[in-house]
Amino acid sequence: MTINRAERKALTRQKIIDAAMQLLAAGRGLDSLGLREVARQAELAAPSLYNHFADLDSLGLALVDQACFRLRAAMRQGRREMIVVDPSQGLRDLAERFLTYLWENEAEFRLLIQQRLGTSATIRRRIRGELQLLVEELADDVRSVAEHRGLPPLAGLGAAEAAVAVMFGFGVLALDMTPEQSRIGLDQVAAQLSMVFLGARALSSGVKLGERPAR
Amino acid sequence: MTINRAERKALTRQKIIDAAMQLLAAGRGLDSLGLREVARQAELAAPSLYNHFADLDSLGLALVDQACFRLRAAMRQGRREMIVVDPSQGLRDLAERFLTYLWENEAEFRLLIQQRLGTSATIRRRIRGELQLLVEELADDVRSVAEHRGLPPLAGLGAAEAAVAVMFGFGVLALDMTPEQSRIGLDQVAAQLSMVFLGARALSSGVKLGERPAR
DNA sequence: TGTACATCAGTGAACGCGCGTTCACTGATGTAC
DNA sequence: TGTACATCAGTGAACGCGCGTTCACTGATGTAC
Repeated sequence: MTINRAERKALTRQKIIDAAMQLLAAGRGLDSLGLREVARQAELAAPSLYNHFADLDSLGLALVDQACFRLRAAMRQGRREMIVVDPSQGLRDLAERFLTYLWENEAEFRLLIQQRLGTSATIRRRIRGELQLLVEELADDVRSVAEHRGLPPLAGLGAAEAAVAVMFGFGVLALDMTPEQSRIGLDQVAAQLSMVFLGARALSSGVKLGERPAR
Repeated sequence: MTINRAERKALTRQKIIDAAMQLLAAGRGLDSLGLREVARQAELAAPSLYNHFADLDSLGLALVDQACFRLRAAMRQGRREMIVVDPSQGLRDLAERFLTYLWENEAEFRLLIQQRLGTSATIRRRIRGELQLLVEELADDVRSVAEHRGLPPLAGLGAAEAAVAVMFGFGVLALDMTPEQSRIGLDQVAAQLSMVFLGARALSSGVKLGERPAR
């Protein structure tokens, strides 16, 4: 295992990113991270960071990039595992997977949610784009499940958008929950996801809100 | 208009809060606000702030309190105006009202959303509680509309929670939208709210996700 | 393979700066008589 | 009403501190011959 200069540099770069992420995991916000603080955590001299990042904003962007990458990777992985026996069970699985991701990547999720409204327009756009992809991929899944079961199509994109909003809203609360609280929350969020997709189908079928339900 | 010392002090206090809010409106995050910076904006000497707030955290809490107060006030006001001719129109009104609030209180909304995941557990709890109240009030409205129209009851609390998540999710995106984009978004979010409540009713009626729709 | 030179990640010292906080002080407002 | 004293919001100066950044330097790694 001999490593050359470029590889060593890449390792150091990752060490810096990891150090910053550790600080975020400790509850710090991206905006209040200091260069020297990150350097200290990474066990490097402060000026060394300039060999890897032009400034703190670049480091911030790198952190966000990593967080985006991992979120989508987790969801993609989840999608591969999704063998839909029963759609409502599928939604429960989805929520469960999301909760697992959340527990394992708390700091990154918080980073994404916070920076979605952060100072840097670049970062905001990056996150927004990434979440939009998430929504579209979920919409694809929904569409293909509907086809597979011979169900009529529905307004998948809007439903997926609502579903992601519901999940993320739950995620934000879940970060402050005990494990048992979040298990209870899981049932609730699964029910809410069902509402969204049931409602999307009803809406596509022309059911109006004011009418008495058909059954 | 003679004002005594206590009143003058209250005015200064508000001047400080306003100054801080202006900085937030300029895109700054609460975590990166500085005491001297706020003092400068408020046209006060830095030490003066100590006469009103023990530290920056206290000021932060005051800001969050004000934001919570205004959000609920806006929604309460909206609820009073809600004369439901047609439920789906009612939901559109709700979304529209929310968008109006958003435009007029951008900085406060951003503050609430960001600090919902912020460093201070006190602030997080405060915001969570406030949003929970919002959800419950919406659930009450939904319940009373259902009763009034002779519709069967539905899982109102879960639906309201999902609805608020959808609205806030939209709100976060709307902050970066042009007026016309957000008008388009308004239709989408209204549709998504309909999905949620339609789905809640279907769910209460025992409809399952995998089944073919009843009509 | 050995040698001479180039590259460049990482360092320690130093810089100027704005920060949060303290302190003694000012002077307008309020209170007691 | 007038006077003497108390209160206290706001101030300017000063403190020590950690910040981001620059710079010349080191020494291990890579390259050319």
